Amino acid sequence: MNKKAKTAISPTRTEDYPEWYQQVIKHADLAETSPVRGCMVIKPWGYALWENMQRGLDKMFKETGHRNAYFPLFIPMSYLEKEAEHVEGFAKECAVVTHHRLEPDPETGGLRPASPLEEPLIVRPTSETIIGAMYAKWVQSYRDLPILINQWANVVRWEMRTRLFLRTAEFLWQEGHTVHATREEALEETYKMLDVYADFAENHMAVPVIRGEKTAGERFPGADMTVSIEAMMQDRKALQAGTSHFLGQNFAKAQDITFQDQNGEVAHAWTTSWGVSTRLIGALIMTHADDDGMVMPPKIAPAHAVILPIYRDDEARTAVLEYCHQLRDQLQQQAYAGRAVEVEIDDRDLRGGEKKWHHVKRGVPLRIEVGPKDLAKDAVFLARRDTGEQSSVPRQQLVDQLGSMLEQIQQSLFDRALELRQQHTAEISNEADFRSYFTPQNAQDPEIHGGFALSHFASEQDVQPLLDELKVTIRCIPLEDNEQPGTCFLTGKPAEKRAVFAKAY
RNA sequence: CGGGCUGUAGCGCAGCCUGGCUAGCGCGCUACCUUGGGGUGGUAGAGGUCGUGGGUUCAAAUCCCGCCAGCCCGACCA
Repeated sequence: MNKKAKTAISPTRTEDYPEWYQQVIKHADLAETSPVRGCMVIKPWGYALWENMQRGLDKMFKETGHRNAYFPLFIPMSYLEKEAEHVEGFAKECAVVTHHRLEPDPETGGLRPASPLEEPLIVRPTSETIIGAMYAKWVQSYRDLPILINQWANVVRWEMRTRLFLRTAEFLWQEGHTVHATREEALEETYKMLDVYADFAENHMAVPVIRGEKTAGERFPGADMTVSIEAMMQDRKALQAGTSHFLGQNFAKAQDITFQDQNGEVAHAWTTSWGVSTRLIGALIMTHADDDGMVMPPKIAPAHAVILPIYRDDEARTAVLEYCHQLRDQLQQQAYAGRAVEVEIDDRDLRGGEKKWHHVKRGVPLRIEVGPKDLAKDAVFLARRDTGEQSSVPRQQLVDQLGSMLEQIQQSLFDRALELRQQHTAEISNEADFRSYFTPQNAQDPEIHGGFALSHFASEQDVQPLLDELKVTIRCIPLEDNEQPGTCFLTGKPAEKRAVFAKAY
């Protein structure tokens, strides 16, 4: 390398945002593409992040009364056919299993499928149908309700165009599936789980989100109502980070989920489903990472801090390493956000600079450098990943203030992301403004446009042609701060609510 | 599924148009030296059925045909 790059990641966000995203994932060692089309390998550092997300969410699911269970990966093809809209929504992207054996192929010398299945199986793209089939058996009486079950699983959707974490053919997620006796209770569940997602995104991931309802065109296939959380990425595009669906009685009717109520009458149950996926990791990257790589919010970071021992000779090495291990033990006795602080020591035989950048790019919140000079002062050299601030800090002070420092980082990441969203959100009330808002100011850099537009609209059909033209979508109709009626920005027709319009992933 | 492009070392590429010695370069990797609060510099080295099958030719990474795979642009999407 002849010249030292100014940033660890090249290109930078402003130079080429999509490429920057790929490079961050690569340099942070989160995941990589696999030989299997559209499927990713999640590497240990990325998977540890996912495990922390799982842990946080799972706790919240349990606290709201849910239990985990597991249902089959394969779904008989006929199950998918039961709910008309559901078929239409997923049929185009299903992986289908048609055989159950391989045999030698004399023509190619390789293998070929043999023994066709009587009924093809699909690899679950989502589990409403298989879980519903079980629920139909489990639900007899109002006393069996509600059923509140979640499953952690992988699903497959054969997408045309894939991007690591954001859209992969196979992805990891959780899907909650609940059954209720009344419409009101199912609706309450739908909103409750949306709140859980919003809480998790904002308070654990430091990703500010807008909670809102999807329009009919953007709804989950087969749902009566879909609500979602939407986040703004640093290129000002929107990312749907989680969805919760009120399925009404659609699936109950299609799958015969019925029960006898207290009056002895048979009624169809009301169901919900809700999910978040490894896409959250994409949201995390595009919210917090910078031109030097990943930035992990402390609450879900696989390690809170990394200690880098610095020494020249064996004598110093012994002393420095011992000091580092003691420091780690001391730090790990601290707790942050209900979890013991996790500290890594990187004593690999590599040059200091190389190690430093490795951890910068991985996004470890705190970097602690310890060399002979520090030993002499009983202090460490401390650097914050989010701000880049660095200074010498007495050891005891670091130990005492570790928790509050991590909290500061967590909070400042959230504040920074919220500020970006607020700066790039505008209330727009006429077509001309709307058009210019979504037209890139710089033709060479089409990623940069206005951001989120808050606009009244009366009818999805009316605005759709314009949205198609500008490649803008209706993200959601926000649930909060949305009481003022107005007129549609395009047609002038009266409209009750504003919607968030944005370009989206 | 339509339109465009690309398959040469682990990664990124040059060579192909105009066929010709042992197929090159950068990064990475290995060893040794050097350096040491910052991604150092040097020396030596390992590593390739040129995607695949056929054809043309004295001779094919290079020309021709088929096939396969991947990427990009559309339609589709957590």
